[in-house]
Amino acid sequence: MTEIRLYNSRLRKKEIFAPIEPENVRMYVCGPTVYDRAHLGNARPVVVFDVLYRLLRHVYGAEHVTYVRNFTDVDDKINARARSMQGAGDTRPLNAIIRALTDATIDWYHGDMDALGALRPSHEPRATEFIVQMVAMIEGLIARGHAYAAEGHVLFDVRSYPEYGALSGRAIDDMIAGARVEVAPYKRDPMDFVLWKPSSADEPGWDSPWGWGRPGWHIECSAMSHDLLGPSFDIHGGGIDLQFPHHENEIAQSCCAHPGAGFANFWLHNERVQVDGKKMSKSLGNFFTVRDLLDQGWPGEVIRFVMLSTHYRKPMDWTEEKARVAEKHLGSFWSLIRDTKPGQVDAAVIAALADDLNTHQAIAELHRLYSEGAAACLAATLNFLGLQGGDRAHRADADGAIRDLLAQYSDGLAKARELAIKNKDFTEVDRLKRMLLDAGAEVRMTKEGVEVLATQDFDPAKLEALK
RNA sequence: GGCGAGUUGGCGGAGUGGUUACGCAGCGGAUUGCAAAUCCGUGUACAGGAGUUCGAUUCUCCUACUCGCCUCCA
Repeated sequence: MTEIRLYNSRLRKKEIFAPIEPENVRMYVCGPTVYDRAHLGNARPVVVFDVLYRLLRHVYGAEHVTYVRNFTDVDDKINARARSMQGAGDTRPLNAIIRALTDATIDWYHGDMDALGALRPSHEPRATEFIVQMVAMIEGLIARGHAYAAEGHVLFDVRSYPEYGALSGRAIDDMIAGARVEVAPYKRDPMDFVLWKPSSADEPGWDSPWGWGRPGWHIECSAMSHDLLGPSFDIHGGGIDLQFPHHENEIAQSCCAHPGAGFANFWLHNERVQVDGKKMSKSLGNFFTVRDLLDQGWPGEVIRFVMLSTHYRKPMDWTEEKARVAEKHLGSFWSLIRDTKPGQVDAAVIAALADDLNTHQAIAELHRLYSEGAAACLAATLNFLGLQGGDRAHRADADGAIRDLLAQYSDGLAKARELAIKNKDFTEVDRLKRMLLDAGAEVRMTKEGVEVLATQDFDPAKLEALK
């Protein structure tokens, strides 16, 4: 069996991955808060952990891997967005707006991530469907002396958990010295974080032992991972920016609620997406969405390829130059595998991924397969990596009418060229070629003959108009 | 202020205690009516300093710089 090695940020080193139960490998990844289109930064963990999911399925068998990624559909950002919609004239009740907003955002998210070639996880729980489990977990934490109720809130007592700060390598006192934590009168310690907080009458809320309210941000992941994967599981993933405080708080909650279980064995964190060397973030306003890029005409596979060309633990700069290069490579690969039946997935690619998801090395192997002309292997491997190109690569083949049409033109062009070589007059050849290029076709002329192919921009109507 | 990550050839970007990354661009050539595409050839880089070592880009320490987290953000 392939030995997988992963960098465990909990221990800050690469470790051999050994699942708790090889017949049920379990992974939890923090998903999006659903109030807006996913931006490119949201997409990176999706692609990174999709590659890991595919690798795990390959090694342990597709039916032996459970992958959970949540939707955070209760959150103050969502409430704020809904209120601003009310302010803009939306007359529906706040909760109706929120339901519509979160539903729509989840649909967008699915569409955009599907376009990036990401497989759907085994479970995609919505936080609001797990309130009962969250309340139960909070009650347990209070009973064990790790949390306390105060003024309608329930707070986690960080001083009750000596390991607090271990994941991110921080000491509580150092963080307080940073003096940027919210100090609320009802907190015993400034670092204590909210498990439950009161809601106003029109805000989303649920009855609880502490009154009408809603959960804090962190408890949902602890409750959902426990419910769907059990008290201990193999991999917990997410963006590096979630390491603190979110993951630190998850560990504190889960380990205190289920002492001895261990929670997640491996913690994996992907680095951020940058734009021009700066972090991409909503507060800086330099972000763009996956949908923006798709609408600009970049195929999802190109975005995915660019993502995979940088190792997940390094910051990735998005540039159009990279996208152009990626598109060129994929175009070459796809043209080689046209009409090819996929064979075996390349072993060197699996080995590269097994070494802490060295996707860049995997791409280097794709170039090797391409230069070797190993079409069947390349096809299978591209498919495995989620870079199969969908219908685009096969458009000319899929559409017989287009193929027949272009065959006519290629015959005509070949005849004209034959004549031109004799007469030394290429004006007609150049005119035909120009016309085909303008209509989005690709023209290849070699000694052997003329070949006309449809690119994804090919437009038969345009060709007719130019005739 | 605390914590962490990084600094590789023109560019992107892996990796390694001593031997070619890979890709893009460039250059030279083949081929071509011209192009495109393709093919062949071509690049000896690892922030600076000190140390360990027979030998360091790779290990250790220091310095500089960049970036991130500590506050909503993936």
